[in-house]
Amino acid sequence: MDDALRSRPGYLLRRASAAMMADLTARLATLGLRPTEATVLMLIDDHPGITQSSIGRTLQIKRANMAPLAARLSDQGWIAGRAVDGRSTGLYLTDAGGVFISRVRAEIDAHEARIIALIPEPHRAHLVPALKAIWAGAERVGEG
Amino acid sequence: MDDALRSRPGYLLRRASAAMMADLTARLATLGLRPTEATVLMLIDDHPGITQSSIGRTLQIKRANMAPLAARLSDQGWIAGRAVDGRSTGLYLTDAGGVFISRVRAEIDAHEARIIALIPEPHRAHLVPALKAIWAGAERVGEG
DNA sequence: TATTGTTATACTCTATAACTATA
DNA sequence: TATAGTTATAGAGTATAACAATA
Repeated sequence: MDDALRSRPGYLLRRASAAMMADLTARLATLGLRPTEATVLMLIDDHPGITQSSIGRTLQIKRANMAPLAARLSDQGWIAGRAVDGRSTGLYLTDAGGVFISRVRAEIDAHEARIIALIPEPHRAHLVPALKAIWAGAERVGEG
Repeated sequence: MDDALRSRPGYLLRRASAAMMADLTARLATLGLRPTEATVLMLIDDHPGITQSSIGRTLQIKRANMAPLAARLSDQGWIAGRAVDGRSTGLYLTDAGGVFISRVRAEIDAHEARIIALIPEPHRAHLVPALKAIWAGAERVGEG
């Protein structure tokens, strides 16, 4: 209905992101995970022993919100912690989590592949560099 | 820190969108508006007499959420309604709203221009078509 | 002093359900 | 029977403040 909106990059960014988040949320719901939880699991898999604070800095999640998120993954049996020192806890996948993560990665890979497939070939290679530049530019101004 | 994440289109889409939303939110806060309210104002300006339901369908906002949103814009004095029939109300900008909208458009135009400027020139022309394709593809599966 | 983890809390966005009135 | 508008409510996501324990 509204061509003015449908060609604005900002609005399109919002809508495309929301649409893809809905796709990812639906896929991960079959595994009992939310998108952020799945991303955290993958990060722990890639960086065994990482702390809550470090995850939060990497994924831009506040410490206060990491606590219940990690607790939920722990309750589900996918992660466990071992004390690094008196105040930090290194997080690791449990044995069950190590098996589970491959299903998580499969869902996310399918999701990412779908995004790529939706883009007409001439534009395909340009999306990632364009989005990286937008994100990087915002970081530069917004947070230093 | 995490290169695996930083080259995934899905994750980048999320982060780029969140970063740009933060930029837009900050700009519009100076006018006392939230992003959705500004978009609704522009839509009413482009389509005088449009109803709440029609706005909701265009912008993918639920009827239940349109009611307080329209009430807030009305309380601020930017819009007013005239009955179309017994159940529908056409929305229009007030005189004050008609003056105000140019400031809203200026903020949004600056925001959109900033996004474009952040993208390196070789990739610039590809973002809008790529995002359109992603959004359209999602619509086809998710709701069509 | 700064950092880690935690709890409590609040605000926004988005969603469903249920209702009234009207077409 | 379907649509427009409204209210109440609930779930996520994200934010700050304050605290204890530790570096």
